[in-house]
Amino acid sequence: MNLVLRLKENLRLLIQGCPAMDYKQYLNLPQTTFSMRANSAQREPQLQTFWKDAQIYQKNLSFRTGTKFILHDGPPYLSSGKIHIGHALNRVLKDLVVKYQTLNNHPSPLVFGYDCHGLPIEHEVTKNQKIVEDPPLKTRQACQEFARQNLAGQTSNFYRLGLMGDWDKSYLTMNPRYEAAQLRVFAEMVNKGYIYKGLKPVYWSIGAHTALAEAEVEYMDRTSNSIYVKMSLLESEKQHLPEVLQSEKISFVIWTTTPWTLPANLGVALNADFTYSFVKTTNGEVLVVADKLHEAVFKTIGQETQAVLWQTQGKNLERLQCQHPFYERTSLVILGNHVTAEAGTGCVHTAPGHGMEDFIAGEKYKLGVLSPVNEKGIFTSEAPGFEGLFYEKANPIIIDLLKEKGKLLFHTTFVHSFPHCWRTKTPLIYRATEQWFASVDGFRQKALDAVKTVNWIPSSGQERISNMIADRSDWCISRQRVWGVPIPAFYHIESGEAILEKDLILHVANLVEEKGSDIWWQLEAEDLLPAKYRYKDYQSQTFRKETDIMDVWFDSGSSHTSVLQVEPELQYPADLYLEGSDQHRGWFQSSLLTAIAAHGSPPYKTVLTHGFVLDGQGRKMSKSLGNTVEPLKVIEQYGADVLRLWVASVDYSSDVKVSYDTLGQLAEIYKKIRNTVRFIISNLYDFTPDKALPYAELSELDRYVLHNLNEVVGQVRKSFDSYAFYRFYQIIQNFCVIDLSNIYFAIVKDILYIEHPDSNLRRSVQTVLWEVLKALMGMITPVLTHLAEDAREHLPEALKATWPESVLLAEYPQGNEAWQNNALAKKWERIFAYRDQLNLLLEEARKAKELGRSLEAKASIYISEKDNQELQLSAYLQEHLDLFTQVMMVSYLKVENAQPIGQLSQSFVSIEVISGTKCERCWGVFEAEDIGQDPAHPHLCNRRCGKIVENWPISE
RNA sequence: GGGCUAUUAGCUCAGUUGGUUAGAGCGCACGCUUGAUAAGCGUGAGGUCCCUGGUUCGAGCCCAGGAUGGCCCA
Repeated sequence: MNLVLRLKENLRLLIQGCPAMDYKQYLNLPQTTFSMRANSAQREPQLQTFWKDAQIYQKNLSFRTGTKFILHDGPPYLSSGKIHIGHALNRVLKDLVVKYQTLNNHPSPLVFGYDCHGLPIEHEVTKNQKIVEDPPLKTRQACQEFARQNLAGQTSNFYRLGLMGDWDKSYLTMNPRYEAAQLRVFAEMVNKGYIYKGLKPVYWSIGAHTALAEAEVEYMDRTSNSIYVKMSLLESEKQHLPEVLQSEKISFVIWTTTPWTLPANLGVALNADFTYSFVKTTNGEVLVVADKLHEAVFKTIGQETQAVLWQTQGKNLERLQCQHPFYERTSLVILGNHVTAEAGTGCVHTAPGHGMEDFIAGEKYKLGVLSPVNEKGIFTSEAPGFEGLFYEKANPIIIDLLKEKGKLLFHTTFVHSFPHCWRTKTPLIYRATEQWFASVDGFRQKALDAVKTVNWIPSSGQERISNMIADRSDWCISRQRVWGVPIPAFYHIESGEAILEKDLILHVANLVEEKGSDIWWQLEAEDLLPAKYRYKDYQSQTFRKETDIMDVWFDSGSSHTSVLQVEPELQYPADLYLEGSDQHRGWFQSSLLTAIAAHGSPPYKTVLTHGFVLDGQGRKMSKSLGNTVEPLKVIEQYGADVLRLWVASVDYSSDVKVSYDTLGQLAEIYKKIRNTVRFIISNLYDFTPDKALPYAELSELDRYVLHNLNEVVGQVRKSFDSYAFYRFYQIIQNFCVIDLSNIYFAIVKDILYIEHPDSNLRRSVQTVLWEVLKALMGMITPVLTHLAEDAREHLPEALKATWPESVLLAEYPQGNEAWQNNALAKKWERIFAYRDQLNLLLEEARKAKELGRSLEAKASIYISEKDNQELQLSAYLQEHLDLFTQVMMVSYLKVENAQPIGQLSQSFVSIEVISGTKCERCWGVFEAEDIGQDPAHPHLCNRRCGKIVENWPISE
């Protein structure tokens, strides 16, 4: 821009009798093509393509010699085509494990999985259809298409995270081979007698003649009855009660809004801890209600209290027998924690066939399940007196009957929110229907024993899953849906007898393996059955197929067989399952139960769980709150590596927080690490491995750095071995910031730039930088894979040649025990303590505007003679004064022993500002006698620069 | 309501078997540098260790109760 100015300057220098020299040419300034900014949006996809094209995953499996490490991927559900931050957390954690294990010579084949079947997809596909009864095959096809679309979306999302695994194949729970293997697991459970048919209440739509799932329920207002009914205690039961009650007529008061369920009443549930009052009314009878509700109930039903004759806790009334209000049978008093004091009387009408809570409470007391209503809502012969009646029509009749029998205390109607069918808009009922169950009792103890042999991380997982397995009831495997794997049972039409046999299932499994599970809906029962059923003893039209499909948890739960035992590169059991803590109830459990039932052993050796992702305030993320963090947005803005660094930075053993603020900070750390790598690469532009100095010839500072490096590598390995990635993050951050950037780089910059390129001083530093670079790139590879690969590609050719084709094919750094030198480290920590003191003084001087750069100062260290150890250090410092001048980053350093002065018995540091001349090359400030003595270089220091420039290699 | 779990600077984490004034990095503020430069260095200010009680000579740590968040059930 200003040639004139430049000419003027040259002229000025000429006049001074001094040639204008651009000393930059005589410096070893850093050179590199490795950019400071990552440009992740473009660069990361390129690197991912490179890994894929170069088949890095396959190569890793082919040459590693150690034992395999099998991480079995839990399949995310294909209800959406976009991954959320929780998916990202999970898959990146898996990736950290798999990459570390592989680099550590334990090849880790990883087959990604996806969960394809199930109600949410079927619901999504059918929710806009007006027609209730769609041909199953048509629905199934739509579901499959929907799942495939989402599969494509999720796969490309996951791919963008830079995960290592088999991108050429995934396991899909809707693959015929998978479904067949799943059926074989089921066959084994059937063979062992663990599968049985039983009754269970489900939401039932009278309008649609079908069971509904929770998601298909709509709540609408409806007018219901509200009745208070007496459940009278049997006379013979009074012997268990105190004297005062012996001559009384005693009834528990129940409240219900569904009179029609009374024919199915089998019990009265109380809360064990509530106090129950036996209240004598002015009518002369005794009514039992929860004490807390006594007043309210009596007010409602219009009874007057004469006296409370007795009070006791619910648990003392367990197993008393009552008379059914209109049938000649008894109802048992049971305890259940679903009994609350929020409404009713504290005594709950219990009909296990018509309520989920009733069913669970009744199970414990073996009340049985009575469900005398058919699929159209008509009473069956199991409800004598109401047979053939539509259930709602029975309500007034039952109320009249209660009145007649003297059991009705009060009746009214009211409007409340009530579940309705999402399609037909009819009110729903709970109705017990036949379902297939896995009898957990059959293998509960085995499962509990197996839990103890598994390594749970964190260890609380063991208790969590143990409690769940110990408490859980039998596993209901049936679902009245079509998008899933069929339960391969047949019914003999004439007898209604269900046929579920191992051989039959295996036969169906083979068909499914060949044609897919659609075959179940495509063929008639006769054609699905093996030949012997068709031609020998049976005639056509003798059998019908089961219409239920399996619970999706059975799908994914059998992956230990469908995947681990099927894919040749995998093996059973897996070394590791790694999922969110919600999977204790889900996949961990369904996998364990099916594996124990089918194979008798747990499917995993170790189970690692992580918490949930919450927003920056620790709140649950939800679209309605608008506090979600979108992984794709994060990747777009900061890159996958920053997201990966976030995963590595948090302690995931409990819930983790994330916000765009946090990610912004992580982006800064990423840059710091990147720049650390960049600084090293740029200062190795003229270095080749053969120029490395042997350890013995390295300066002490350089050896100290190698000592630190060895420690860091050891600690990092330890953190990976224990899955404590956040420790890795802290260690690497501190190493880059403090050990390298703040201290080492700051000091050795001077050597790297200024010393003669071939000098031992400089080669010593470069030798160490090369070691640091190799280790650092290796250590970060599992986490910042893109960064490491990018760095490798920008290494100077001679150095690049020493690396494998990809950082993912390298060995994880081992460290070097020969570098460990604790005595040296201790000594240097003391030296740096002096440097800290010096910094304080320099800062004071800067505040006083006396100096800017530290090279404008002269420092003196006075070592106290009182301290023997410090005296040794003093001798050492004096011996290597040049090195320590550089360490202190001043132009002059003096080290002296000092007599303690008065109170001052400790060593101390002092500085003074040099009034001298700045060397044009090294920028040190020198007193007159130390600079410009060589007439050829009037602006250079005598100590170094003049000589170095004289001997500068001419090739430049 | 039950099972499991978490809570230490604005953020991410340390904090030995209870033992001086609770640490680190980032971020922030101020300054320096301009030969790592959309970089780098230095200094500094930030803490009711969730709360309340208890044990103890002494509690971030041990005990009891509670609050708030989270997962899974009911």
